[in-house]
Amino acid sequence: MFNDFPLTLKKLNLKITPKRVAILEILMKESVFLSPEEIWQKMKRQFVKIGLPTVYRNLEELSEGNIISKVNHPNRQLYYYLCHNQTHHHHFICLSCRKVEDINLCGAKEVEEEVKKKIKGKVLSHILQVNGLCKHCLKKKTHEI
Amino acid sequence: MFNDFPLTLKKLNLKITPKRVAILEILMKESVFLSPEEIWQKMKRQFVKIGLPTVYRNLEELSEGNIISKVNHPNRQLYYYLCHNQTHHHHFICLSCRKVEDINLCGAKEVEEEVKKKIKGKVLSHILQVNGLCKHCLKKKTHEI
DNA sequence: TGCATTAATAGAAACGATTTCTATTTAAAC
DNA sequence: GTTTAAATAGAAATCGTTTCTATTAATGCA
Repeated sequence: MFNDFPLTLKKLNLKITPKRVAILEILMKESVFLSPEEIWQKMKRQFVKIGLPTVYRNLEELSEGNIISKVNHPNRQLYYYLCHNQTHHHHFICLSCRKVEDINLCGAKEVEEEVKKKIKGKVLSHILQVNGLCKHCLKKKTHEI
Repeated sequence: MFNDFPLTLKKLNLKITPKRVAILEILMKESVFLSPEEIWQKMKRQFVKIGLPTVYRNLEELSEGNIISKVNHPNRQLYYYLCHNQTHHHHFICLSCRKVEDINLCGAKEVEEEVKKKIKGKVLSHILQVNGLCKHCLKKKTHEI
């Protein structure tokens, strides 16, 4: 899937524009989550004309299409990352270096079961995210967050 | 605990001001999450002089002290609620009527175990929240979110 | 290949939730 | 009471994010 960005975009009924592809390429290379502003800075190296709203818009569209994921950051700003793992799972994010690591465990099935049984409601989405410091950042003397 | 707000505030080393108590009383009465603005509107009924920044500041302090909880809302705005249940658990939030219901199940222990084992990092916090429609809102023809 | 259609974009501008700032007031300790 | 440090009001600023409009580009089809 992630070796063919044009196909990925086509499936989402999004036109294949150089900028969309570039955003995916940028996120593909990173093992850390990035802010729209940071992605924009990287885009400016490749494109003479590139607006920040374009970056915001595309990130939102790609996120809607479940190609990329949003981070729930304590500072409440937007961050995105592209996760190669296509099976359902969740993430550990390092608040210091921003590395995203998979958590191949999800109590979500049980939770959805419980929600259906007890709450009798409909689940639209769920968040399971662990925030902390990765092993490398843990070794450092100071942990800037 | 929640029958003695002054004591609760004292434990957090926060001065017992009428406005802090009022914020807790307002949240105590509600079964739904509220925005700072909404809480401010309710405060204005009781106080002639009451600034929105005061509401924001106090909500943040109370949240820091784990007396109240933040909602991770898809619209990325701030919402708070006071949960009576003191044991560790998580929540189902109805995106339509904003009702908060307890989920007495948390895969967090397993998750923390996995994080420690595999990721060897330090967990600072975690989010487990289920978003959806409660049984009452599910019955309605239209679901305004 | 060229044309028509529709989506995507740039750039400027607006937006608005949240935070900051400073002078004033208030809680609490003694 | 007096003192001290925290809390507050009110105005203002901040700044991440979104909206708006004219222009450009991608796509589908002749």
